[in-house]
Amino acid sequence: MVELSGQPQDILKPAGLSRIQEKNRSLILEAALGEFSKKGFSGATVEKIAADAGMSKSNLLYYFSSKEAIYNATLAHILEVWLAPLKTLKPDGEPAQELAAYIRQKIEISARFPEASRLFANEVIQGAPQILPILQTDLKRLVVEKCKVIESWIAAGKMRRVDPVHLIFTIWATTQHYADFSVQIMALTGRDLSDPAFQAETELAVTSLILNGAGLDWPPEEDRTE
Amino acid sequence: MVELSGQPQDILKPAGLSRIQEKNRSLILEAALGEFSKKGFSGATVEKIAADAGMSKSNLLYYFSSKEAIYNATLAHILEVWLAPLKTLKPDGEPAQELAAYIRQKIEISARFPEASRLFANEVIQGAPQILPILQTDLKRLVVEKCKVIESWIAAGKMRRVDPVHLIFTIWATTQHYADFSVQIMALTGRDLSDPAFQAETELAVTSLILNGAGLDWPPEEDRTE
DNA sequence: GTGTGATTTGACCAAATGGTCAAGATGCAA
DNA sequence: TTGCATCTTGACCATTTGGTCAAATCACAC
Repeated sequence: MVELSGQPQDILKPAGLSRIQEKNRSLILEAALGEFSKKGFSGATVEKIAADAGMSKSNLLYYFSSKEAIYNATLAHILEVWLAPLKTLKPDGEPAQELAAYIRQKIEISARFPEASRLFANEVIQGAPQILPILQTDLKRLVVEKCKVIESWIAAGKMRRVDPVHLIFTIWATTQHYADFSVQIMALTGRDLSDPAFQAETELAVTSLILNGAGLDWPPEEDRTE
Repeated sequence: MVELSGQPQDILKPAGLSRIQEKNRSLILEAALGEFSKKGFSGATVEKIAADAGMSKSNLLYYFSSKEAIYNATLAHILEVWLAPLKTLKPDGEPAQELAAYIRQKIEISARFPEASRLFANEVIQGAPQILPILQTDLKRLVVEKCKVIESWIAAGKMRRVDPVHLIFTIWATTQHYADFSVQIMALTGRDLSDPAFQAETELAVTSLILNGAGLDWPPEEDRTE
């Protein structure tokens, strides 16, 4: 028994995917994100994920060989979206504009994909058992690179001297906080990022705090109305 | 069978606790904090907690009637420590000093009790099923009160106009981030808050970012060396 | 020391759950 | 239509796990 094209793959999707496979994998990953982000890895059940995806548990296990495989696929699926914004920091831009754009993107993502944020937070809080290697290689490389960008801005006298890595951590912490702790935010303010007005207010508050903290003018002089 | 003093209580400890009870409850809560923070509620097992506490599962269930009871007791146990720093914000102090002191305390707690931070984060991320009522009442009251303090500083022209609640969220987010995401911090910097030098560096970076962002002078003029 | 209640434990149970498997249903190319 | 591979599922299994219980042990007041 050769079984060349039989079992669908777990994480990689090597091009050859039937329409049905494409659709079902997508349904599963969507359901899995909801469950894993809500209950954590241990709290989520394969049965519930399958039900949410509209299929039997057996069928789900036909597409992913184990619960852990679903989890890893889900993580892989969101990781790219998650790290994308940082890549857009351009050295030749003005620091205020660049950082503001970065913060805006991070908040936008927190607003649009809060479940992904919570899944990521869960994973890291519990020791990043699955994605630690990625943090140590890809993310580390990216952060080092962007720290140099910030350093260059500082060296050029364009912004106050701040530790770049702490600046990045602060941006991550604040922007993700609004997604991860949205229940607490809601309990305290009655609103969260799903409210566009609250999102705008948050973006302004966070951006102006951090940018001014970094010695940058924000909002830009010409934009101010009052 | 009256059983007046038989079963120890779950959450409340109504004074009357034998030496043995005191000690065992304490051992259990310590072990439970370790497990729950590491694995989450579902991932933790009563058996493992009992083993860590040096007793049998049956014995643990003699002290706490259920896994959920242990969890709630653990949460209650850390909650006070968790919320204490905010209470120290004094309206009559100077905003820079008060906020700096608050941030210092929060970071200190993140450094000393990272597991408590992660447990709290886990609970809130998953919807705060146990402590939502507390967030909505006690914490809300406290936050409203402290927002007024910040408002008064703004009204007195002592600091820039910032949304108080977002300022508080930013402080929570940044300080807790270093505990909750310590694995990621370690992966990226090779250090975390358990290193006193890193703690000092973090405190300076976070405090100066946020305070300057709020239009406050930090570090204070007279303290600067360079 | 003795007795009584507090403490401790191993044996045990029922439910939940991840995963297997063989059989059936379905889609599709010839 | 036919044949084959893909897809789907219910029945089933082994393990884990939260929790119960009766019996044994221990602490200590008298």
